[in-house]
Amino acid sequence: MAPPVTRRPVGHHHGDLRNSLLRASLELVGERGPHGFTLAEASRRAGVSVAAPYKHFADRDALLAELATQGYREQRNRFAAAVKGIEDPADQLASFAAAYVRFAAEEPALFDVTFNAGLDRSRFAEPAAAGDEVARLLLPVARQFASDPDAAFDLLLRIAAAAHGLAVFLRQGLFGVGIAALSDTEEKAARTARAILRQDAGS
Amino acid sequence: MAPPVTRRPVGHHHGDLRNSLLRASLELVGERGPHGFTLAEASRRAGVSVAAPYKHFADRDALLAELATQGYREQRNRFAAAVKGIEDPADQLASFAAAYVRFAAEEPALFDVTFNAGLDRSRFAEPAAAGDEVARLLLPVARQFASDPDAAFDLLLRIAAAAHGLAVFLRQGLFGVGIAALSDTEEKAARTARAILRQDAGS
DNA sequence: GTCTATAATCTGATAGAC
DNA sequence: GTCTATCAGATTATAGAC
Repeated sequence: MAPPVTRRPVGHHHGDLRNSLLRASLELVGERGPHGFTLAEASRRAGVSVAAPYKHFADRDALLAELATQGYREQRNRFAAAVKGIEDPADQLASFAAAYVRFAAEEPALFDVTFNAGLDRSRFAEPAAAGDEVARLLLPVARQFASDPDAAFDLLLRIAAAAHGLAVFLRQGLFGVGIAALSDTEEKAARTARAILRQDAGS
Repeated sequence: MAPPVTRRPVGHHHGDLRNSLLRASLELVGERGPHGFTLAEASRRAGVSVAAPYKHFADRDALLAELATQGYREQRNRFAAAVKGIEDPADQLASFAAAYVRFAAEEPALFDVTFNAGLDRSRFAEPAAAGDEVARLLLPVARQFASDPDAAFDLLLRIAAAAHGLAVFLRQGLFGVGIAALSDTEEKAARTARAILRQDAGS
């Protein structure tokens, strides 16, 4: 006789549908971008009906907002780790720039969803708040090169923008930048960060 | 008696539907992004049926590819104008960086479609070719700072990436960068370009 | 070249059964 | 909490009339 199989009731989920949906959605965003993401396809991949997600998320955008929040938190964790244990603030910011590129390359879906989801800011405050925490982490480092908070902001913005642009170019294979060129692109980001810092120090 | 009105036959177009469609599509891309663009809505805005575009474009992506090509050509024109008449190559590249930000701010739809349309490269070669011409325009300028072509490419890539990141942040109002901050952002891009050049000159 | 009409899909979201 | 069933709407693309 076959042993009694504890079979999950057909048509029911294993109990963590919320997280399963988030995982499936992230995978989907990675393949098609935030705008190509559909709740129906995410449901299919999670193995549930298209109605099931509505017990866990108000609607499609609410799920995307949750992913965006996760994206910013992952950024903060990665960038915190990137600067931790480094003494020289210039080295810290160079490490941050490299980590920015690495984040985009290793978590393309989270990267996309944080800056390309087109969420209504008045409706979803949580992603923006999580994004602010990323800035809050790094501004004190930039502050060591700047005479006032505005200058620190300018510095951090330019370093992050340079890393962002390189990350986008890398992701799109633009200008001959292949996907195998991750470490090259990290190095370019770090080097550009130092160039920006040197200019400020010397002016 | 009412004067004879030269009435266009109902259901027919004025004869330049192709361009009308491109214009309407560009407007639409500006509002919703390349992924939010639909041929049906573009047809509606051009005042024709949803079947009409298929006499002018093979499909939706073919129209987007045409817009992307236009975008790169507009870039080339703008950047050519930005460096023209300037002698110092450092000034030229700083002017290019500012023009890059201006292009993104003034032609957001063209900007989006060039790097965010997600077109199949193996199917559409024309946009990529038009993009290469942008690089061809600027590489000789960068070459004046670099000892070899690879170094020139690295330089141009980093300057363009910094401008790109700043343009994206500006468009999204990220990090408190408001839409009114165009000239500020242009200046940041130009300043970052000079920082990158100085580093190379001094190393 | 443009239309009407249609096919075939896909989507977001809801109601009610279990 | 999940399902089935369903609605209303949208899209791409084609066929055939004019």
